[in-house]
Amino acid sequence: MHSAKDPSTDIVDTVNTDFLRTLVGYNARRAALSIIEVFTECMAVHQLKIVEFSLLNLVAHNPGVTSRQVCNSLNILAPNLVNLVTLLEKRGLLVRRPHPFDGRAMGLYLSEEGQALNERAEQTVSALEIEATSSLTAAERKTLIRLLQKIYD
Amino acid sequence: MHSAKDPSTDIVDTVNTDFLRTLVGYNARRAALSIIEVFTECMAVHQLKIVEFSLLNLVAHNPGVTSRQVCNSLNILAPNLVNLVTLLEKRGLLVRRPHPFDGRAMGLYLSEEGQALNERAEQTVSALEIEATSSLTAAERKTLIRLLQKIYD
DNA sequence: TATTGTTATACTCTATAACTATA
DNA sequence: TATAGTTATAGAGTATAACAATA
Repeated sequence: MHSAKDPSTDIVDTVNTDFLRTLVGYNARRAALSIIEVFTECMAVHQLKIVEFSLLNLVAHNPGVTSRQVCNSLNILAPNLVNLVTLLEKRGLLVRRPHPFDGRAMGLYLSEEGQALNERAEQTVSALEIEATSSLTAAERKTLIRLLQKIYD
Repeated sequence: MHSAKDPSTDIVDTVNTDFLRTLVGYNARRAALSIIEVFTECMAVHQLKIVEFSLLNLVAHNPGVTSRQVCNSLNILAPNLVNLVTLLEKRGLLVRRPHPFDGRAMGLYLSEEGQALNERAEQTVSALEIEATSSLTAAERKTLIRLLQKIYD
């Protein structure tokens, strides 16, 4: 290995990334980006960004969920959620309704179109999940998810 | 479950994220963000962003590596690498030197200070790696990394 | 003609401060 | 006094197009 004071020149044949590859964070990020790339394309068919699908899906399974609860669940900051909700509402997929007894809060609900879209998107996502992780066996996929959840739960 | 045409109001006690949690991409992203948060703090001690550490570390282990090779290895776009390299060069950590026989390319090298900083940062990172994944056994960590690499390799 | 590095720039994502109305 | 939702805005990260020098 040469220092800067030793002005020789080297040619790197294949790049060595051994150290970075010993890090869970590095590998998790690389894997996430790899999968997200595939998901982004396929969600575009439904005209949904990934975060929009997450929101749609969360509301589908939690009718009446508040913005604050969505923010906590998806790790989104409140100001950044507003436009997402507004956009889905304008598309007629989602509605805001006053919370039953907390005058500050709004409950989120899907319209029938929203529910229909979510069901279609869920099917796409489930199929895609298998494809995007086709290098894993079913058992490996299960193990991987369990270990990842141990980290962030 | 209520539709938008059925204007009732619901209260969500605990948010159900079961569907999203069946997805490798969702879990990988959540885990990556969780770890990156810890790493960002600890790298700040060395005044390094995570991507800057990745660059420093890659050059440390691959003296003479070209910008293009770095871009391919770290999945960075060329225009976005330029400022990173320039910044580390201004800090006296890294130097650009002409490629031995390709007049277009520049080889990247670390100065002695750059090497020293990388060694200190590697120690921090290695210690941090254990801490950030303390919920995993050594065997689980090894399995997790192997499975993640199967996805993006 | 294709590639490396670069510049300029646009777009998206994320983060912060401050406001309102309600609790 | 604190919280939910909102607005405006700033900052970071990521992307595309075009150029000069070299292959």
